[in-house]
Amino acid sequence: MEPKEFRYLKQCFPSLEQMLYNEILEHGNYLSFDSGAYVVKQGAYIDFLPIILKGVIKLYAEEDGVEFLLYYVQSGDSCILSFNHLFDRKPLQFSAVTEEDTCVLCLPLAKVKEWFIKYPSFSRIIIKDFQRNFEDLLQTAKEFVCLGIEDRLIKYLLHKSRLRNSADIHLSHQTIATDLGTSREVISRITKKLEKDGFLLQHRRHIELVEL
Amino acid sequence: MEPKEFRYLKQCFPSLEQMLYNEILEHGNYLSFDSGAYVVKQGAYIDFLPIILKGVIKLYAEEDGVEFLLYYVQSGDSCILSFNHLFDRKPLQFSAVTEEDTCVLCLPLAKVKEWFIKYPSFSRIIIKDFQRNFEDLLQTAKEFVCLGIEDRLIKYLLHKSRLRNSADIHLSHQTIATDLGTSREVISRITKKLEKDGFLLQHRRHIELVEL
DNA sequence: AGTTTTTGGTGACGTTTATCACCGTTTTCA
DNA sequence: TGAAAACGGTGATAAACGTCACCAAAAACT
Repeated sequence: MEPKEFRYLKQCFPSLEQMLYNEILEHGNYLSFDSGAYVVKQGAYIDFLPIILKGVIKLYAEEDGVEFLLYYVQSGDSCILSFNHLFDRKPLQFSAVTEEDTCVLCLPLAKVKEWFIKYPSFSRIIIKDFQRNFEDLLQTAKEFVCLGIEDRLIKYLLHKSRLRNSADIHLSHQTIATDLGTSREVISRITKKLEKDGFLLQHRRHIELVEL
Repeated sequence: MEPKEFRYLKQCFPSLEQMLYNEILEHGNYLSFDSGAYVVKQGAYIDFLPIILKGVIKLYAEEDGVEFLLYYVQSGDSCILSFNHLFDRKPLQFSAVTEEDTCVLCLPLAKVKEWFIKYPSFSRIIIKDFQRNFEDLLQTAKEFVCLGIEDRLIKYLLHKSRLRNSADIHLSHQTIATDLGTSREVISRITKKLEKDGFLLQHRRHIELVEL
């Protein structure tokens, strides 16, 4: 493992048992992804637990040919990418795509099960992360039901802005449409309206949120 | 504890350590609910882990005045009602209503945390159940996005039918509408159409699915 | 028995959203 | 440099859905 990766590990999990660090060093596998890369694809079977050490990924679901964003997973707070394959061998029910350059630690499932019992700090992390994933998904589900596309777009833009800590969002209308599970024309019309409302400014492949 | 409740416990968790059974006997609290009762309400803080020993409950979310069904939790496969309050003190993000007479075992959170580390069989159950809850929620979210109301209604009716193992569903249009987060008129129109299509027969407060 | 509530049916209407068609501009790439 | 692809804009149209208004039958209640 690179020293850089060890630093990320320490940052993400500052208080693991020393023995667990050693085990992770021994059995963990590190992968680096450029922005926009698929980390895992819906339908695949994987035999490791992916943990985001640095970067951001978005989880996508696909159903009936429609793709849509579920929620984000990032290093720090909620960093574990998938659980549903943890104790049962099942195909993943979503895909994961990096939002920026991302460093992923992969732990073999057999070891994860072992450590889960052996190291309380480890099981605590998994459970806490699981909770956060569940909450994020629930929030998304609520928004699917209760919000129209305009409001969902606004939330999406604000989220992107917060994520990068910048008012400038470099995305095409098509990309946004895919994330929200709708079509480009719809996004074009709404951004146009939001521009007229003074909420944002449009440039080519670039939306600038206006400070309020 | 009643002998009946102990039987339910054994049925739900046939292979716990004997010591854990004893601890549950000592610290568990049993509640019985009639059909239609609220077990917990969204926004409440609870300091126990509710486990369905017998019966079925449905989880509801409420947002912007709209109520809608998330998924079912029942004794056996996925019986743990909530997780998001397990290690963090937060308000519940959904409500739980019984679908039939239901027996719930409540475990104090402090003990749950303790047992989670002490008994691998216990943590395994929690994790597995957590997984199932997540999967059910994800499935529901996908359906919110990809299916129209007609298809969601059909799935809903088939699910109800399977749940009770009967083609007769005793519900009013209003109840169904609330579950699906829509209005009664919409349900009335669709059931009418489905009746014409030969998918079901309508009676008062009672829908009969036609065998295909 | 008479009133109220619940249930279900239906027409009319407006909003939201998806889709199609077409256009001009910019970017990419061979 | 010239063709192809990506990007964004816009009008027309239709389907899906929520809402309002109103009605009649059945059930519950006093």
